[in-house]
Amino acid sequence: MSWGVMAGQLGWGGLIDEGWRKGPWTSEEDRLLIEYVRLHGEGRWNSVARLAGLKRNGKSCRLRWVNYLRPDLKRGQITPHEESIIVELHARWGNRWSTIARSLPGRTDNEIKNYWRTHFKKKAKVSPENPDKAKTRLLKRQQFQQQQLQQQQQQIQHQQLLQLNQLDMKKIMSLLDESDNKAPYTPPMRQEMASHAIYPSTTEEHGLLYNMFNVNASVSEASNEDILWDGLWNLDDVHGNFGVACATSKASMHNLVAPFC
DNA sequence: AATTGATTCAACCGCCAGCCG
DNA sequence: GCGGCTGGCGGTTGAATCAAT
Repeated sequence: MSWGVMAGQLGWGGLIDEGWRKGPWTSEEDRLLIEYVRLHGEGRWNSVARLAGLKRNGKSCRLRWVNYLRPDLKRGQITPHEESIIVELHARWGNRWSTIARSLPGRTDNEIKNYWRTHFKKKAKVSPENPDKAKTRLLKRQQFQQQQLQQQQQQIQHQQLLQLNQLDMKKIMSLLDESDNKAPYTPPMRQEMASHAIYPSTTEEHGLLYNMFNVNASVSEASNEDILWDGLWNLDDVHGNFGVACATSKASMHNLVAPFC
């Protein structure tokens, strides 16, 4: 029985500890938290209870937002490409999940941590006398989840395309570093933009595009880390579908850039 | 159809670092 | 410098779900 159901049946609204509710979040609590963030932005989580009328402590609110409610979160299975990045970054940083998560836009540290524990810690424990059985089961599960992922991705891409023309460039810019973005586009940049039919018109749009190219270029120049970052910039969303990449939410943009700051 | 074991993931806990008065 | 507050992080737990028997 879920906490929500239990709470409903018992009429006590979930566990109460020193005035704070615990356990699974209800849709109403989610709505209040989303509204709070919309009005006040992220941060000052301990004010949420007072300002949003939630009986949750700040930590709980922050966690719920970061791990579940943030609009830029990716849903669905970790892709093989993301998996390879996780493996690579874990080898480099160990259990620094938040650091690893910053390199995977839309993924949370909690998600990556869970993924690592279930997929890699347990892989090592696959019983030697019956590895085929486990493999078959894993394959079946992955096929099923892959199907679901594809459906979700199609939906997301559709939504992103719809949002393309509604981008709030000023907000995105405020999340990006204050770098000099007034320099003219280089020939490769022009070529890339032309190939994807991207024609920025406002100063802000020019700034955003220039930042994106700069980030990419600076990565290419980091010769000693090329192998590591190559994985990131081969992501389909960035090279294969630049238009869609442009349409990712502002938080995604920030995540994309954060590792290189 | 029922049971059991395995897996997933949301949520909590404790600790730590940074900030501020 | 000190103590309290806050936010962030990594580890852990346990309910829900899935797959096998």
